[in-house]
Amino acid sequence: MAAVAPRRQPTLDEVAERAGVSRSAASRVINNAPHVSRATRDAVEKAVKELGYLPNRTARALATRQTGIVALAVPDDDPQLFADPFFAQVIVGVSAALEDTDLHLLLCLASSGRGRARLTKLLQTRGVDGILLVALRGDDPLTDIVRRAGVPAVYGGRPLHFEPEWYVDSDNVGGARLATEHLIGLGRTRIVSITGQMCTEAGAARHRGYREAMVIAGLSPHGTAEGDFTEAGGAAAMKTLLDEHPDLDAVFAANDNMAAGALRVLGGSGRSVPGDVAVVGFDDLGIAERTEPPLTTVHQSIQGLGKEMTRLLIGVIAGQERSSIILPTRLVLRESA
Amino acid sequence: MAAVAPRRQPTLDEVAERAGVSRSAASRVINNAPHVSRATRDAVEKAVKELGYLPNRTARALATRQTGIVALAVPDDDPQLFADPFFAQVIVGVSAALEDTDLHLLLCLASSGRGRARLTKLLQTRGVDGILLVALRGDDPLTDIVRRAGVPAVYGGRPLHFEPEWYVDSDNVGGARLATEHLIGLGRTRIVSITGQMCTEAGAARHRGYREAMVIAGLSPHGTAEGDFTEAGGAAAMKTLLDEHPDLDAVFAANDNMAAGALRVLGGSGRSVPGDVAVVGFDDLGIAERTEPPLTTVHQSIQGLGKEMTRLLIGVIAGQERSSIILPTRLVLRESA
DNA sequence: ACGATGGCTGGGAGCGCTTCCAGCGACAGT
DNA sequence: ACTGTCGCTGGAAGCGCTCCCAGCCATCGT
Repeated sequence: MAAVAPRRQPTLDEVAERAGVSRSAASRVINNAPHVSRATRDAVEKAVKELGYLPNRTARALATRQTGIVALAVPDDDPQLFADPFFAQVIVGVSAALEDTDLHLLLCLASSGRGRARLTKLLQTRGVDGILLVALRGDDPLTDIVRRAGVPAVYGGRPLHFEPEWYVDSDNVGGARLATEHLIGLGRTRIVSITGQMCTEAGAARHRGYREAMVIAGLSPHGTAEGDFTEAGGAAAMKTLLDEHPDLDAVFAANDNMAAGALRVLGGSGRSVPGDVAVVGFDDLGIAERTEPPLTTVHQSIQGLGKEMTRLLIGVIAGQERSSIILPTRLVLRESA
Repeated sequence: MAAVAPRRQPTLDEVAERAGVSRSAASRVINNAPHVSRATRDAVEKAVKELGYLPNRTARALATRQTGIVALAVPDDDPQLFADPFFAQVIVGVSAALEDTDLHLLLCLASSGRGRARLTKLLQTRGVDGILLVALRGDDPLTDIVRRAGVPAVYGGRPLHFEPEWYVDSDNVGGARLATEHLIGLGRTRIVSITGQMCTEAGAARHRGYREAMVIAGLSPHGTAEGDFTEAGGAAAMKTLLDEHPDLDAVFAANDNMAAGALRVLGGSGRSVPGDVAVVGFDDLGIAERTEPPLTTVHQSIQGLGKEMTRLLIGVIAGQERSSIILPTRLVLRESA
């Protein structure tokens, strides 16, 4: 069994003394900087091992002005919303990217005024090296707070009406086109669109992709209803569309939740899927496999999003010249279309 | 509009100089320590405001030997498992408790060897003031790592075969008794139990509660099958029990997932719930409301768990004499029993 | 033989804060 | 007048690290 935790961690000075070298020399070895002789290196390494030395994070942070911590700010602390698997996926992605670095992840639930104040203070007191922001609405106060603090920031998804210097986003337009083209390829022509909130970038972009695909194919958009990315919203939108365009033969829903709602309503109206109406969704975050029938949808990797955001942020912190990233999406064929 | 972020944050020295006092005096004002005259206080506060001074977190941490950060270690980074709403709830609870402190939350996904190594290093390099551990199996290596590091630690739920110095746990035994007593009160006598893994404390405790209630009522346990806390496991256990005890009239499942599986199997076997068989679950984490019929279950507050763990940890870090906590559970009546 | 190079070294000055402590004047008690 | 208290003060020594820089010795070219 290893020794019990020492009361006090040894310091670099102690290591240096034991190794019979100066503190600077010891430091050089620890950081394996150049200009260290073989003998010095060996002596220091021996002392380190014997003492069980590990550099104090805080002291190093003070000297280097780098905390080794990146924050992930989540604009919602409503348990329901944070419980969305989306965030868990982002976190897993971020963690994966952090895995082979010395950086750690600080999680900030910052929706309430209180939470935001805490975050502001954290940034201004140089508590973190950079920050990751996801799922922001265009007018979220976080945008401003972060800009003011002058801390490197990477956005996941673009807020509407604001193009951050660095962001990672899924190819929403491309994905929506893919979905719509698939429906067109199936021979459908009376394709309607259930959109997300048009006041979000994703909502707007996915609808744009749908329209582009229609126009390119020489079709005119057959009908559109705005949902809110929830299943209930999707169901309501589907009802409206069914009233206005009873002849519709396909629907593109801007996410899977809404597609699930649409599926339910279509079933209720006696239409078969994909027989009478083909349906495709967007996201592929689990529910798509559990609908009846399973949903053909556009897959975007949220873990990938988190991972790329983190890599980008690390680059930015390191002062590298980096540019934003658009992540590809792909169509996943199941039974609904 | 407010000024742009200053290139460099002002330091305490600058504040002191501007206020015409010594750095110690300024520090005393900032930390509102005693022995500060009215004049000094005013002068410093004025300077602070004018300069927009905020103390540097890292420097303070080095001087006080307190990082102002607590870690939450999650033993699973499998996206599927971390996506469990359980963790989101814990995080929300923890965040709530942290809200009116100066502490921040560091999230560590520490299941892989790599993740564990990172955590070990974080603890040993004095990167955090304390750590919160949830959902540990008895033999999880984290237990050891944490003990060795000698960092204040609070457990959420007790690992089997190991009673941590500080933990917060739901009253699993009490909750299971409540559930079972309810079934008994309904006049059921042939009550079976679907357990979770008996190698977890929660699994064992909930089964114990069931048995105690049966014994107290003068009934003998009518049958037991071990599940694994998943819906599929619950379904399998239910099948087994139906084979062995076709006359059963009630089932206590150690969590809602398994209860949902049991419900499905019971429906498939032509039995009505709660008519032929009454079912009660445990957890009340969302699914319970969405089963058919909605599930009567034992409610435990996971947010409350996170909150209490955090409060306890803060106390322990502050050096207070604190003891572990058992959180009450309560029965939520829906339609399945 | 000479200076020029160049790897290695330790001293020391930070990083920005807290906190101990000696010292100060003012004021009360004798 | 002298001592003792007491509230307040600034100097200075940390906290544990990084990193610049002047200085040292060998080696090299001429």
